[in-house]
Amino acid sequence: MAGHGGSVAGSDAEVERLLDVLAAEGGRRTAARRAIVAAFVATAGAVTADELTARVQADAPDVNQSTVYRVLEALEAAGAADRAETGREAAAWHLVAGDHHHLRCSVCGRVEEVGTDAVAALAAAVEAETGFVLSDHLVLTGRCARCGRR
Amino acid sequence: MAGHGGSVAGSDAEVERLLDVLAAEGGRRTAARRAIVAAFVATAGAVTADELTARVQADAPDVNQSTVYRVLEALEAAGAADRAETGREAAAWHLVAGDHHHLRCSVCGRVEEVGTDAVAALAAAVEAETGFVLSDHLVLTGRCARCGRR
DNA sequence: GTAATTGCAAAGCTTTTGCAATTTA
DNA sequence: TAAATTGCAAAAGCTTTGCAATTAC
Repeated sequence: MAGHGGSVAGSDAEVERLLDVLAAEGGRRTAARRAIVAAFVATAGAVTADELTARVQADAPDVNQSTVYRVLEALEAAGAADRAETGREAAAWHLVAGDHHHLRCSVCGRVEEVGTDAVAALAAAVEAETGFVLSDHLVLTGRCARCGRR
Repeated sequence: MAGHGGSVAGSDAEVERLLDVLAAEGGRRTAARRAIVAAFVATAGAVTADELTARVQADAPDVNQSTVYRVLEALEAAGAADRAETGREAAAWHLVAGDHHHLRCSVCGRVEEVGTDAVAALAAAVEAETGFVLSDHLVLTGRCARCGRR
């Protein structure tokens, strides 16, 4: 494999891009940040801060969880990551990609994905009505097909 | 005023209705539940468990916060109340009314309301696509008009 | 050199839970 | 009397924060 520690082609560039995003706001390129961002990029979908910390520490055991939280917060502030509150459990973090949203069942807790298409019209309506620009990663709550309505 | 402790005309009936809802699931009518439900009904919009506890304790100082949490949970399970996670802060609880949703700005934290009309089409699309029935009280995140997009 | 970043540990906050005592049906 | 409910206190879980040491610029 090219790159360091099992990275995938293309990922390195994405990691650097995100470090650039942080650097653009006065941030610095540190080993910890690179490890965290790399682990984040290597993640398919959403992760909790806890899961991400575990993945980071698999490669870089010295990186502390509080640093993970701080980097996630910095990415969020820069608009590169989204924190999706899921309710009872820890927040789910995504890199901003904008291709799906989440549906969380308030009965069984299961989380499904739904494409952005269904939400696009809503986003337009909300923006027209209120000027509010919806996130690329919403968490919509309700009852899943299995748990039914009541 | 009619009724006990500054209640408003019509509210008493609503309080009893909610106690009925709980009773229908095997619940019992207790003084604590009546105080909590009354305070909840007397609240215009959303409250946190903490705020609700304060209001309850203004009239009934002996009611414990854990009881407030348990009643909210029971109302949620009965479909009479909705817990809306707002992100950093405590969850916002609503009686199910179904006339609006919330928009939370991830930059400034401000929460706006938006009517159900804008969401109705989304709800239909999501249900058609996934069988998922959206909640009557969603919390949609994004950036408000003031904070703009980035 | 200066400001940002980090690790560590501790604190903060909301929410949940165990249990004995009390109350409702 | 049996089951549900309550208060109290403690625990749990996620996230944030103070601070001194380190590191990037």
